[in-house]
Amino acid sequence: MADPTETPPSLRELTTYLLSRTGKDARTRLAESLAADGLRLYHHAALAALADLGPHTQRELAARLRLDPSDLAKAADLLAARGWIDRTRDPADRRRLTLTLTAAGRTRLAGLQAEARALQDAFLAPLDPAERAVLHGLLLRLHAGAAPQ
Amino acid sequence: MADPTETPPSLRELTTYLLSRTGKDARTRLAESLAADGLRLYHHAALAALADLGPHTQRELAARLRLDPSDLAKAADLLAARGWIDRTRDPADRRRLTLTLTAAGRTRLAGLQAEARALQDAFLAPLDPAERAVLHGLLLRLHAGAAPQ
DNA sequence: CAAAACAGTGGGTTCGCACCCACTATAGGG
DNA sequence: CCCTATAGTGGGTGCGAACCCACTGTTTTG
Repeated sequence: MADPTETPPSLRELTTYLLSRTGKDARTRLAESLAADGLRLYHHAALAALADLGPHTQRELAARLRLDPSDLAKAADLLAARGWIDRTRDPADRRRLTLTLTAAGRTRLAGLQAEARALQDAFLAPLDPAERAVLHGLLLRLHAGAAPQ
Repeated sequence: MADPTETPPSLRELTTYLLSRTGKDARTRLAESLAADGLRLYHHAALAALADLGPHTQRELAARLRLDPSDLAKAADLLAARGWIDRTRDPADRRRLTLTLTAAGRTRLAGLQAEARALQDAFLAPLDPAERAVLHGLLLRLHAGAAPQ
């Protein structure tokens, strides 16, 4: 009855292994859903940051998303081309471009969030709502602890 | 007091986002520790599978680790070169190579497990032992639910 | 015993991610 | 003003993951 794809017990015992594996699965599913529209995870993240925290310059947004400023510029190209953000030259410092979410961007973000939630519901299906809340809380603390670098 | 690297709240609300991000952090740390010895995560996984579940043919091991058989062949090259596995031609079916852990391989695996546990202790530092156990249990169930594909 | 199937392997490709540099336009300090 | 620093950008690089094909040797099947 040995499942030929069973994970070796000594790996299953490592919480970090499970975290890495389930996290990768989750990431892959999110990425696939976005890829259908030619988007990457950081496009979603960029829209979310602009919606939650207001306009950013490109450098600010790059720092927040831990992206290279050069890579963020390319991402912003796409978001602007789709009409989801405005890129306006800061009159006070004409080197800076201020990125602002448009109404269309807000709408698209709502759609992306809905897709992400639907995927999440499927992914977390083995857990009941209380367990999901516990998991979320624990991950939040790990996230806060690990993020500082 | 707005932290310029704070994660946007609407992403922090997504459990799958947190899972993906913390999982990636955990994976990166494990990978870096292995890289110091020229190893990848799948080398550790291969040794663990052979230790826990006994000898495998290359195809069996590739299926278990969800690796391409061609890639597993390259990984097995390295493990054999370091003396951690034996590759013996199966006399009953001379197409097959049976991979078996050597004593040296078992020793190396013990070292890798110890390193992984040490990293894990650091990574899970924000959680107390009871919380770690809860997290582990929840992830195990997600892992079991997600693995079937 | 010929044909089809299969194990392993060498040599690729593609893709996403993370960098990095050179260059421009602009700002700001002495 | 000149000099240095900074914002954005175009065009790269290197790496690892994942995949894929062609080929050899071996087994199985009709």
